Amino acid sequence: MPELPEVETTRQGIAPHIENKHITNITINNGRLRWPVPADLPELLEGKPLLNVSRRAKYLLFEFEHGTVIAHLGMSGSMRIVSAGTVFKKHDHIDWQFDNGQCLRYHDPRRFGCMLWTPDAPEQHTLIKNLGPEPLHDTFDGKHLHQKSRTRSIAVKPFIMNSAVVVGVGNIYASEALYAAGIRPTRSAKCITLQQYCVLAEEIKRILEKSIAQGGTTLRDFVNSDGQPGYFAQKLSVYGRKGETCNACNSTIKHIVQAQRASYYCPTCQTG
DNA sequence: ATCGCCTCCTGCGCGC
DNA sequence: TGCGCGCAGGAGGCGA
Repeated sequence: MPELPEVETTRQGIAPHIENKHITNITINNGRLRWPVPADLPELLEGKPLLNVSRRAKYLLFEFEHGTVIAHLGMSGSMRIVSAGTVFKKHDHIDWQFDNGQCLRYHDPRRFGCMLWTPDAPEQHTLIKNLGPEPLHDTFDGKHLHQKSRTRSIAVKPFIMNSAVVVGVGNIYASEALYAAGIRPTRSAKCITLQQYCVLAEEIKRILEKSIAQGGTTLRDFVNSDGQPGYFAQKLSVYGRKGETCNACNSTIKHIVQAQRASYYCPTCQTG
């Protein structure tokens, strides 16, 4: 499920229910995630107020006065607010119960996600410290991509998906942004011009912002229904459209595999 | 430093 | 209806 817009939608959906509330109880139903959930998480957090929920890349950061929980949703993870006492279903891993009767529930069938604790500043954590800029921040632009790519022979699509280059560009939006910028995903990163990277950076920002705004429209449902965000309602130009026709030129959308990930592009519109 | 490949895991849709 | 197969929105870690 989660690309950056889904993670941000999750953050916006859960934060108002749990920020500045005290944790009364933590239940680790199944702590086997990508890395084991620390067994002492209950004693670390019970009785403590959750100060803030923030986000860095696709990591959700739950800030307490004595440290931070770093959580990732992996490929299939989700977090929702449920009422205290809601029975666990399959793949519900962890509950944080708060003193207002709300409960933050972590669900992850494939268990590629994580929930870790650090007593230090989260930006110093090994998972965080080498990350590139946030795509929606002013420090990310075409100049940045151009400068980072000069020695890189790798194809531009896996290049922009590398979190050391820029965070939050997942497999779907990498294909979508390259389509919008008219750039072939197989083109070597160092061969893309500054001008092309400026267009690409702007398209990455535009697509992520639009997607976050759409996620926001499902925010109300997010809390009380089955937790399905508006992912599938989004209009995608190329992703998953192998064999279908390009909206702009009627050419047939191509599907290839790059770095073990599916890529989609229009052979006519993406010649840059 | 850079790159390609492998891995973790479950669920689903497809073809037979 | 059942089964086997391939594929899935992430990303750390490895060897070369």
